[in-house]
Amino acid sequence: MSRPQRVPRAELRQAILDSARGILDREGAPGLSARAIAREVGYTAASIYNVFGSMSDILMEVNRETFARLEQLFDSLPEAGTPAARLHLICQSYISFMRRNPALWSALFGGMRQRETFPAWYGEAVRGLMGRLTELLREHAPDLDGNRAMRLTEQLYVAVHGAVALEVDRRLDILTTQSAGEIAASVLDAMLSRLKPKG
Amino acid sequence: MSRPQRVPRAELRQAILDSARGILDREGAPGLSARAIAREVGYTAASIYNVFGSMSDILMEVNRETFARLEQLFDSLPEAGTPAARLHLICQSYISFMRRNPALWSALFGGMRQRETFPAWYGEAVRGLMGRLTELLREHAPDLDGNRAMRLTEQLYVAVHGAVALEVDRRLDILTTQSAGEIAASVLDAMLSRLKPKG
DNA sequence: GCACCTTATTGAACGTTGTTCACTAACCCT
DNA sequence: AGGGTTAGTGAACAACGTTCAATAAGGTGC
Repeated sequence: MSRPQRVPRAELRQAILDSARGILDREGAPGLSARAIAREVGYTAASIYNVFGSMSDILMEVNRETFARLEQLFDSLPEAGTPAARLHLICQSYISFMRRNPALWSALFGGMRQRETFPAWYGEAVRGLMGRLTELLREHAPDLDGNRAMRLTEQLYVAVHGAVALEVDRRLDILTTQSAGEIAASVLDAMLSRLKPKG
Repeated sequence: MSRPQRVPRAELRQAILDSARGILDREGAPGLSARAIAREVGYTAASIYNVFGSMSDILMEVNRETFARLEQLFDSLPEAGTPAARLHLICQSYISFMRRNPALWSALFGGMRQRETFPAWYGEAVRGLMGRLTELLREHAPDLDGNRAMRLTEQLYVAVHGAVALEVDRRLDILTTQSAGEIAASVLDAMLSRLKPKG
């Protein structure tokens, strides 16, 4: 193997992450391997381990980027309309993003097998996403207790997670003819209708 | 390797499945391998392939048994109480079963990586489980259209799936301090309250 | 009871995977 | 130019699912 040019560490690091994301996009999780990444960035598999401690670490960094993209996505949504409508829009955007990037999503939550502990920023990232939903929920029902709004948000997120998890793995159609989007919309409606009777 | 006694095919087949289920129980999905099963049943890995076409086929048969156990579980529940109470009970039993058998559950829905098509009986098994819920839903709200009841059931199942999927992989606590049971109960309540206002 | 045939079982192999490690080549600094 | 530090490599390990030619055992026909 001809040795590649020496390159700043940070650059190689990013090249590895870009390659990993690309492979996930193109071939899905099963195609992602240390050797595959190495081939793409022009190094050998062992070199990957000079930059990252493990394959799982690479996935985690990809996930960090995915969370950032999701936050961007949420923030780029139009701020017009009723809070309920905006909640629906966020849910559909989330689902649509995951549909477009199934492997990225699998990495997010189905990632590495039973990993002992998740990094702290993981929870913060999800809470960051959910915070936007909680805000809208309280806007929709102003007299809603903050803690209860958070719990409702979490329930919504978990329910949507179920739909996306099944759809991404092409298992949703075993259960139902409904799409993840339809399911999410219905669950959200059920929750909202309870807060504001006859909204 | 000393050759084992010749044994009726069906017996070996069942021994393999029992061993597979046992390994899943004891060591979880990562411990399940052709060689591990072979070691337990006193054969070599190659022999497993005289009985089953692939590891995935073995998992599928384990799943068939798991579905059967779930149906039994549902049918063994007391038939007393309001339909709403019985719906809650079924959900909690489902969750509790999955909590006790996390690896069996992972095999059910997280099983083998992107399997092209699922066997036909898979959908039937899930529909069988959901049918019991749909019945109760219609009992709870007698003037509920059959098709709509089915769609609601599917939404409920998917939402509960989300909670269990996260909890089984120890990821639920990243999102929330609520348990899968609490989330399922809340979602179910939200659905029910919509059907029978002030029920 | 012996030979034959069929079937079950095996060991070894292939190609993968993540990961480690001693070695070496490239760069930086004096 | 020479020495030291770092980065990259090839080869190896243990595991995985899976395949296959060779072999041992069982049942059958004579």
